Amino acid sequence: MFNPVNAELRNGELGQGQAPTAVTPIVPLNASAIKVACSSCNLRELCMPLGLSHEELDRIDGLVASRRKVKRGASLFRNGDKFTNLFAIRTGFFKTCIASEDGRDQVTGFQMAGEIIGLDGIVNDHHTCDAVALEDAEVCLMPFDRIEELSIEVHALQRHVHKIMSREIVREHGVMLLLGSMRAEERLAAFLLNLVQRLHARGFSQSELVLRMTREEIGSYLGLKLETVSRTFSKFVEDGIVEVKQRHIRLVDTDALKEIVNPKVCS
Amino acid sequence: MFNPVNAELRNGELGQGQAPTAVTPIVPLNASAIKVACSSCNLRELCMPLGLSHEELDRIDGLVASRRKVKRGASLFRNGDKFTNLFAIRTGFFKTCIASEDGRDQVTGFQMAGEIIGLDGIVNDHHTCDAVALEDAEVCLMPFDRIEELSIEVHALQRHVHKIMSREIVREHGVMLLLGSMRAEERLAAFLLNLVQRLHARGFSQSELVLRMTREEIGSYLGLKLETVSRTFSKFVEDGIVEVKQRHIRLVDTDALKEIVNPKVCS
DNA sequence: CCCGGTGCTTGATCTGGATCAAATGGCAAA
DNA sequence: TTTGCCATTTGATCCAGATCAAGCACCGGG
Repeated sequence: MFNPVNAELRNGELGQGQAPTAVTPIVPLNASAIKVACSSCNLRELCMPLGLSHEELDRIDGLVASRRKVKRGASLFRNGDKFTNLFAIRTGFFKTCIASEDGRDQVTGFQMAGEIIGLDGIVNDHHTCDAVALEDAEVCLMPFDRIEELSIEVHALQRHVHKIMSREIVREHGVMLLLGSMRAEERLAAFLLNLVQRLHARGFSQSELVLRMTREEIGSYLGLKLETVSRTFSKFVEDGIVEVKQRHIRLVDTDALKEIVNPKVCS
Repeated sequence: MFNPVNAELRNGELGQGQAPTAVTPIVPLNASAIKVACSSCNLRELCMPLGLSHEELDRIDGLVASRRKVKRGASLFRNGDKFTNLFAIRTGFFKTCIASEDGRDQVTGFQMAGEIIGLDGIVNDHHTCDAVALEDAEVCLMPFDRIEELSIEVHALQRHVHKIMSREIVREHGVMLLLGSMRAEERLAAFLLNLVQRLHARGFSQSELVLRMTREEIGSYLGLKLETVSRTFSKFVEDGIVEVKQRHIRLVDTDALKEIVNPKVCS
């Protein structure tokens, strides 16, 4: 039986000493601003543009107005809330979801440390989805008007904001492909591969992960019922592709998962 | 039998004299730039920010480098193409679609006059989907680096670009809800209502439209097979909700369509 | 320690939409 | 006009995943 090692790691945090390997110039600490300084944050490579000059870094440090803790199960923002901030996740794990007027509910994404949420609020100055913490979390508040002001001076920041939004659009295209044309096994395989890839970029294992969400939330995201998610996990276990113990997952045969998502044509 | 009147109208163009009713300041024409001047374009309220000063309008006129005609069935850009421009649709009708490595194909959206396409290309400097004209079309090319430069000077443009991208993100949330949790009838009803609403904003009828795409393309967008799309149209016709003659559609009972998308709770 | 609740698994059955198949109709090219 | 090609409709059948139902495992609180 699969006995998860090291399962105490919280996905939302960076693994020890395995920060992404970008070349980071050593920057003099601004002692007075250490509390919320992006320049001294180990997630900076994920949230912020790379290759900033010292001067630009100093300016960027003015971006984060404050931080906020969000308890597991609490909302960071809700549909209808006034939009003023983008949020950079420091620790923890979120889901975003929308609800139609009748009670239907759709999870539109899961977000982890270093990712930015709140982009949905820009267009109409209020949010159109809920962001709910799936574990105790902390976020950086970045007032959007300050982002827009700073973008005028720091060109790399403007570029970065555009890329983040474009990335979200492309990600959603991928979800549309998944929801529109994949079968249950393909959806779950794609989901697991995506999660583990993002976790690995944060210094975690390539083959082990702890799900922060319920089967029902996975199902909502993937357009499946929770029973189908559960059955599909069971099938993967039978086939020796993954090991499952509660929410601890180990990918035993990553290639098989990739093959499920993207069947190769036999030559 | 439903006999479409006025069917010669092309959806991609604005209807006569029914431009959106925003208050538009009268602006002196810049005669030398009339060929590609946004300031004299009747789609400006759709593509560009409102409430620009004369000076800002002059600058905006420098945004559109040139125009390009795209024949029906031809691609404006394809997956893998280098990204340099955003495109504003002047006339015509497009679909965007992505393909997975195995042949699967997913239509991610349909775009009409006044809408902006190409946002997917920003994040990786190359496009990740195909944009195909569903009828002869003309687009304005807006070099993205010029957009970024101008955004620094014209604050309203920066804001506008952010809103356009956010709007696309929110739109895709809606598609995810549709694909993830709606039944075939709900999907088709939502699709028709969305199309007719966008056409109406361009001065067309609230109840009549001409589909520019095949049943198969509708199906791909909605995550259904073309036979299901056809059957669902037939069911709507039987129920007296719409009239269908080829690609000419008349919405006979819009409220019924809304009711299908969003069932009211009976009191 | 027990207890209650929530999340998960598994089985049995049902069904909406997919698939396979065939016929029809409109349109463009010859 | 005829011919051939698509796009579309419609019918018959099938099946992946939904639904309904029961039981189990874990976890937090008393």
